[in-house]
Amino acid sequence: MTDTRTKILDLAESLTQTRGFNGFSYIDLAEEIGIKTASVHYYFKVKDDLAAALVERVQTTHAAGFREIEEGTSCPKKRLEAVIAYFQGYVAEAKFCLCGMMAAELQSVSPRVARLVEAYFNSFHAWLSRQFKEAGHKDAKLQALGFLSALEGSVLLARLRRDPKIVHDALKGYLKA
Amino acid sequence: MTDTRTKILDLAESLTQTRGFNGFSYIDLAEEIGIKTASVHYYFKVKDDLAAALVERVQTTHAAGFREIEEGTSCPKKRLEAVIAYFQGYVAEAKFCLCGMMAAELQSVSPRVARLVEAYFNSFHAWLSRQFKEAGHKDAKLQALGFLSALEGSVLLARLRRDPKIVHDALKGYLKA
DNA sequence: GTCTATAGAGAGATAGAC
DNA sequence: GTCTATCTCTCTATAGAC
Repeated sequence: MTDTRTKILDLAESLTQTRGFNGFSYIDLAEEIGIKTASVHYYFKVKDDLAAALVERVQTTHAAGFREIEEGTSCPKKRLEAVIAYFQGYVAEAKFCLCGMMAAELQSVSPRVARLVEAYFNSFHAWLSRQFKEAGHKDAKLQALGFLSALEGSVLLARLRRDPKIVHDALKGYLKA
Repeated sequence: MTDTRTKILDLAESLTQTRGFNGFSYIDLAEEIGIKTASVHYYFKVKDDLAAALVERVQTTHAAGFREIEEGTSCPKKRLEAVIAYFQGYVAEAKFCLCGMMAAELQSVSPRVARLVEAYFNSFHAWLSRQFKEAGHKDAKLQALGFLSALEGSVLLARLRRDPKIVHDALKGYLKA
């Protein structure tokens, strides 16, 4: 009994993560959900509005997820493990990170969406930096940058090889000590 | 005086790296080069042929580049620096890695192209593993996986922030010792 | 090898009825 | 809020002349 708007966002998110934002159309959304394209336009007047809504929703969802992880475990390295497990979930579904995808297709999205994607990664980087700082690293920001880079890249490679374990392997170096 | 086929490949490569393979059309290619779309179809009958040709050309080019690097410097860590510098060149042009882009848009390319992309990353990983082995690492394959992941991810982030230095920062950990 | 011309499908988007 | 209907444009692709 999820509402239409949520159904659209869910499906659009999934299609963006698999085919890319330019890899699906309003017809794909309408047909799968069982509505007409005019109805999709009712919720998202132009496709760019849909892109913006997708990034904003992921930003919100992940911010809440980070808070949950912080409350659930006190060990910063265990928190990083939780993040890894979450992104391995993408690989298991043959998906890439939504904002990573938008970042890849950067020149084909509007400046407005590009700014939202930038904001997402800034928040993510800041959160990771806090974890490395808590873990006692002097170069926490640099560690966080390396972790975030390897996370995005490894999800790409892991999906290509259909092996979620690759994400964990690629990030092993950041978990010891 | 480059031939038409090369002009098409050069432009298609650049457009794939900036907008994604689904982010441009035969019209974009034809107009920029100053020919008609029918001529593009003469060289690449269907768009999937173009995708395959792009990945195969990058595979060949990079294989030659790796050989050059090996001949040019005997220090494996210096070789990795050369790779980093090369990928920073992408960021300076606001581009992503071509095969990284194809890997992102994986579900929208043919199985044939997906296999070529996989082969590209397998070769890249194998070459990196040799460098880490030469540098005396026992876990060379794992190091290479971390390096490759961070390389791809950092190019994504560096372009987003318009700062090529980010690639080097993200990979610092792999260069010392 | 490049062109004109065009087919045929699919895209994003809108007006207006219900 | 969802629909029918439609507009306009763009896309991939092909046939056939030059």
